[in-house]
Amino acid sequence: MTRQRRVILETLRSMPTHPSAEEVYEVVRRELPRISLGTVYRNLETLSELGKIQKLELGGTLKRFDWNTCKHYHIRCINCDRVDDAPVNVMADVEISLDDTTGYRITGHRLEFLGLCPDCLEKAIGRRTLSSHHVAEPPDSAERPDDAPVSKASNF
Amino acid sequence: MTRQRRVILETLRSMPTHPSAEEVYEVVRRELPRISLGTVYRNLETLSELGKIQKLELGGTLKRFDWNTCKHYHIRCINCDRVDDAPVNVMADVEISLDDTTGYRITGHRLEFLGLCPDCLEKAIGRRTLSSHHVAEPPDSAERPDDAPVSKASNF
DNA sequence: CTAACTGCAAAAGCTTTGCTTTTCA
DNA sequence: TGAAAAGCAAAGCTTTTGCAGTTAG
Repeated sequence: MTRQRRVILETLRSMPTHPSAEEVYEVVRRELPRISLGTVYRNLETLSELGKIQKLELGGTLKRFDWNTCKHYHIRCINCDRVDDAPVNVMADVEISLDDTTGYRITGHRLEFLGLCPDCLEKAIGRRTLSSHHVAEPPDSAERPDDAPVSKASNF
Repeated sequence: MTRQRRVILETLRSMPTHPSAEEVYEVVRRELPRISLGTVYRNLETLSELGKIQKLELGGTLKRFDWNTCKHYHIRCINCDRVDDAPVNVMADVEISLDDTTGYRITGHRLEFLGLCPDCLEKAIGRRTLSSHHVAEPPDSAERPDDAPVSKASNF
């Protein structure tokens, strides 16, 4: 447990957001100006393996880190990429039936909610319009697309 | 709708897997040897915006693509990264309560199951051991880690 | 003392983008 | 013929890695 590792852990625990490695680096640097980004990456990885923090693989391009190692879900803004905890109970039984039907041995699941955070929502209402090209979810249609191949009907 | 775009769409629709852009490229190249990877990326993006295919942002580093545009869930092997459809009904009501409690306007959710695919499961059983450093999920403990900060108790 | 770790810089992996030429409608 | 798209290559962004020097226990 080096000084660098300790500061990284304490820094993450002080952050209410779910920061990326770069964001942790920016804050840690205030205390350890000579630390390198590589060290931050290595230690976040190590701390995650030690079970002291949690590495989050949500949508978007960046990996994020969470001092809270308990299982819980997240909610991410499709406009500004902010991430908050989702106050939803963890589903305990959702994995059970999958073992038999798929042949997989299920070990976990990840649930992420998407939406507009309060700030972006307010701005969107103010402007009465919001570009839609940020939305990551597929169209809401439950029917087969007009030109989808008939021979490969979906099970869903 | 250029020849390239048409071939890319048909190729994706012929693939039972959930290929990355690179994998689509490899197959498309058999028909259009002079196509460039950039064109594949651009067209997969365009087709996704047109709602003709779905871009998947699952865990792992690669983005994947799915000809099936209906909402459904996926199951990913933590060992070999293979992705299959998860035969689970889409949860219609899970987003409802979040609007009020979080201030977010929820627009969707993403659920991904993790586990060992049948092939990797068999190999693991054969070897009676499997390295655990591929597992992406946090430890199963529901209790507070021994040295977690008491002042920041989790809600979960 | 030595195994683990740091800082630095280079490289790797995936994706996007600028630019010129080609193609589609 | 003009707008959209292709091909090619370079750049971008995030993350990992090699190495020589440093530190913790």
